[in-house]
Amino acid sequence: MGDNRAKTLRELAERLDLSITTVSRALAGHEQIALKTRQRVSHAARELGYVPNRAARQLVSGRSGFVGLLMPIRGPNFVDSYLGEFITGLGEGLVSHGLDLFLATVQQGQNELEVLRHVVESGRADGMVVPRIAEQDPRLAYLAMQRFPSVSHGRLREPATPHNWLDSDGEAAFAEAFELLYDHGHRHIGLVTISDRMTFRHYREAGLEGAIARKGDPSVRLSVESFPRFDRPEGVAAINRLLHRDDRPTAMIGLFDEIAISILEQAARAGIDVPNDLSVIGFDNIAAGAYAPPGLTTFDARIRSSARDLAHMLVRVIENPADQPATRLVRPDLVLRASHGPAPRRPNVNE
Amino acid sequence: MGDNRAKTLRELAERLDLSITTVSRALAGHEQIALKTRQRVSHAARELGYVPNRAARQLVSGRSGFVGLLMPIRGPNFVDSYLGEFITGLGEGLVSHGLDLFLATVQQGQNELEVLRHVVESGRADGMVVPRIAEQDPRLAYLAMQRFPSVSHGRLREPATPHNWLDSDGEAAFAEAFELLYDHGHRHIGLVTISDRMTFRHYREAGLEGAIARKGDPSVRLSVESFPRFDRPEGVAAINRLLHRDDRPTAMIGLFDEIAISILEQAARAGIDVPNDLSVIGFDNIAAGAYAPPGLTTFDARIRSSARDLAHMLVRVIENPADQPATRLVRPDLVLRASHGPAPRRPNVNE
DNA sequence: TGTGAAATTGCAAACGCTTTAAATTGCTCG
DNA sequence: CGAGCAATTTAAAGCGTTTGCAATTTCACA
Repeated sequence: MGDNRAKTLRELAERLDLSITTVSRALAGHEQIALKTRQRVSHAARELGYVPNRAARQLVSGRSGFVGLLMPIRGPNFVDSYLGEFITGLGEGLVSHGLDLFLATVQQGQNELEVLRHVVESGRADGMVVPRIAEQDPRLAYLAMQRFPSVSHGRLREPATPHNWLDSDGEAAFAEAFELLYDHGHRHIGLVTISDRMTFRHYREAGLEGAIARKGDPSVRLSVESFPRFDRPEGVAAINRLLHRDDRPTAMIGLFDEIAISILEQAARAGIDVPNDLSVIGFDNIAAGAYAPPGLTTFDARIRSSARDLAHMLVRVIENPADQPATRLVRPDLVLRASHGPAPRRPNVNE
Repeated sequence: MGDNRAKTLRELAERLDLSITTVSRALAGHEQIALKTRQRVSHAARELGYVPNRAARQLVSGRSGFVGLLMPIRGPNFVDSYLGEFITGLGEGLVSHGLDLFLATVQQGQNELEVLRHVVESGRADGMVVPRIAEQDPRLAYLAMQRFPSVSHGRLREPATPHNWLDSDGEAAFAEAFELLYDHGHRHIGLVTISDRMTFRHYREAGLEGAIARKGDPSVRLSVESFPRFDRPEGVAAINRLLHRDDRPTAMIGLFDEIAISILEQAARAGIDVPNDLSVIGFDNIAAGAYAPPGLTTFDARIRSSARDLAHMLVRVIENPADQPATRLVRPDLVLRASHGPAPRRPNVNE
């Protein structure tokens, strides 16, 4: 490694006996610079290890080369189970466009919207990825108002302004889950869901309810319990309320895998055999689901490839801000494992 | 939200009828600006929603406000199982210092060192987190040469220059694993390890071998199989070579949980009962280990809190570049689950 | 009311790059 | 051989901050 590296454009220009302007243009590949010069410059740049300063470039171009991901920090025991996959997919999708991903970490108690505002207005990002969409999400309202490039993972139900989103089709998946259970003879379904106003919850619930309505079989019943999303004890309590009813459902659906796995655990504790006494279905296909006995039947939300697509969508928005908003619904794959089966012959009766 | 926001220092200064200099200093809290002025300025800044431009600030201060994490993209099916926790911990540790984390994604086939060089020399980061340390790691050599603030997750064995690192004490953990197994009567231990020259592998192997040597019991045997780290079929083959020996070990240790879980799976396929016929111990404590039957006994590497510490270390290095290199060895916690037990009475003999 | 020192504020340069507008060079052709 | 034009290169401004140094204001005190 030669140690007389060229740190700045000026140094590089001096050694080449050219002006800064010419060198800048040559490196950018402008046609107006003679081909011979362009080659000479880029050769020297490589030779002298020249790397352009990002801050300077950003200051004039207005582009940072970063895409931000809003990431609230949860309590000590909560890590989004698919964060690793999501980030990997985003990174994968961005790297080919020369963009880097950064995490706009939101501390507990800190205002997420305020963090977003700072990121956007300080120019730290050219675009934002907004996960976990809530009804009336103020982050999306802000981004729309600012006309700032963004794509959300998840969608609004009734957006005031159309926005760019990619979402998994929870509606279709939960309808499919019902069909699967119905075909196995289940007529009493339990759903364990959250009480937070996240839109993905709505779609999944609507998918289930819609499928039931469409079936038109009056013998079908749906029992629902819910709990605040990050309150684990309350979640376990909600599960057990369903599990210990006199008319326990023959099948239970967890809004997502963490819930479904908890159902498996609580059922095991209560001596309820899955799948013989109870069928369980989840959503997400997190790694643990494959191992949680007897193996969770669930839907694969394809986080990594969705995140990759999401990155590509965002790049398009950044490059063509005036385009129509793009949307993409990803159909999750049913992953058949061993936690579902035929409904028990007679309705369960505790005691 | 007033819509006549002050986007730049100049706009803010004009409305306050002060010079840019004074406003800048007031916001930075310089004593030399009258307290009354400072209050007036910061009040107006809040009122007008002024957010300083990061690029401009960076250009003059030389600091980006970012910390980078080198992240190679693996093949489509490999996601570091603890990436989510690691990133969460880093974010958590950095946010209180006003730093953001960004991911320097390295595409497959791309040269990691080259990416690092670009990140460092383009000024995109004030410090780097370097995970997965290999023997003679060229990334650390480069960072040392550049005197660029960095902390590695993992350590070199014989560093040419001392470096800042945080590592889990694999040596102690694997010694403890041996003690546990020895106390349960195991005398023939199988180790499934990788063939790559990562230093964590060395420490864990040395911990195991050292404990065996220290025990001084000639009846103890160690059988080792290894495979290239990301070659899953080869990993399964390595496991099965040990599992199907005539003199199968009574206990097997996986270099990390993914391996240990594969051992559980392969043992189950071969009808070998864990823990009655075979004890299995892993390292890392990934989520799936708790569910993989019968529940993996392993060591908790405390990824999240380690990552938080690592962030704090890096912040110190950034702020006091001249300080002595800091190092921190984290003792992993033994997590006792159900995959270990007393050695079977007589040595196993297949067929 | 004038003086000097302390307190407060401002000017201007610099950070490293991109870009507009203008200058220079090289060529073609009458 | 020089006008005219295209090809190539350059000077200079500007992006939004921070900061060394200088200028201005304030105020106690004579």
